[in-house]
Amino acid sequence: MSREFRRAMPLLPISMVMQLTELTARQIRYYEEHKLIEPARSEGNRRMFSLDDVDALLEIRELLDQGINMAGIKKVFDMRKNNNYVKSSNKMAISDSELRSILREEMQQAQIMQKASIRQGDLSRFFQAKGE
Amino acid sequence: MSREFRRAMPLLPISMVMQLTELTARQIRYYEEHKLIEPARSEGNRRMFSLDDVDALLEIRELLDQGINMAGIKKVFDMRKNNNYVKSSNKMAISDSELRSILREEMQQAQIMQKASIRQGDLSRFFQAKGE
DNA sequence: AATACCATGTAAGGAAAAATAACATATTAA
DNA sequence: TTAATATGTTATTTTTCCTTACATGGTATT
Repeated sequence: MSREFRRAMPLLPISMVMQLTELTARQIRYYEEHKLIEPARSEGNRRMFSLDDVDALLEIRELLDQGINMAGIKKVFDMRKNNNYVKSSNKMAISDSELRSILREEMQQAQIMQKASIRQGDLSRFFQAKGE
Repeated sequence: MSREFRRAMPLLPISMVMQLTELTARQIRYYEEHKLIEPARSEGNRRMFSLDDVDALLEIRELLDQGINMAGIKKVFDMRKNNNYVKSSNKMAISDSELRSILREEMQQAQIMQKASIRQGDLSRFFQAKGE
């Protein structure tokens, strides 16, 4: 519950999401336009993204790479949403698919970290003067 | 290792940190000026904070509440830093103090979440149109 | 081949957020 | 009282982000 919440919390500005996902602002906004993500807005109307949003964007990128178009991706996302609904309605200990979902999540997280650390020229500059 | 890294990653703009910690920008910058935190900088010179930074700020707030001044807090932080060094140098399974440190971290995390969820008028507005 | 659509690039103009710097001030310490 | 701390406030400048509009290379359709 707390963990879910944490991942759903809108914290990141678009600039960070761009770096984490290697997507352009244009792309991110376009995917929002097509309802693949729905980032929150700050008072001043700035998009604020959650880690869940970042996950979704990474997946979008991947699916696009695989030649799937917006409509297809939307379908995939909708299916997953429904699946989640079913899952939570008849709550058992921990289903197979749930486990897989968790694993997938973990892997994406790992992926993010990898991106941020290895692929330099992006986040690297943020680790400059972190002194000492 | 990955978890540490994650918490050290500079992701948040100062506005989010203000909301998470209930500190003013002035305060946050002042603490930085006094080397209690050292947030990274974006290309455009904007401060980018990590979750570790947020933790530190929450602790600073608490210590100030307790009547401790900058110098005192700096001391506390330095002591912890040294302690961490000792800990990692003679690495055993998981020391007592490490466990406590982890627990403290967890509690602070919980504290953040509580802040963000319950104390509305702050983050609440970010959860508006997160539709459906 | 011509046309249309899709995903993205790019540019303009404006608004919001954040930076620095300087001065003000209430409380605490000497 | 005077000095030092921690924070508020204001002004000015940069940086980031927003929306809108138009351009474009690739695919698919006719």
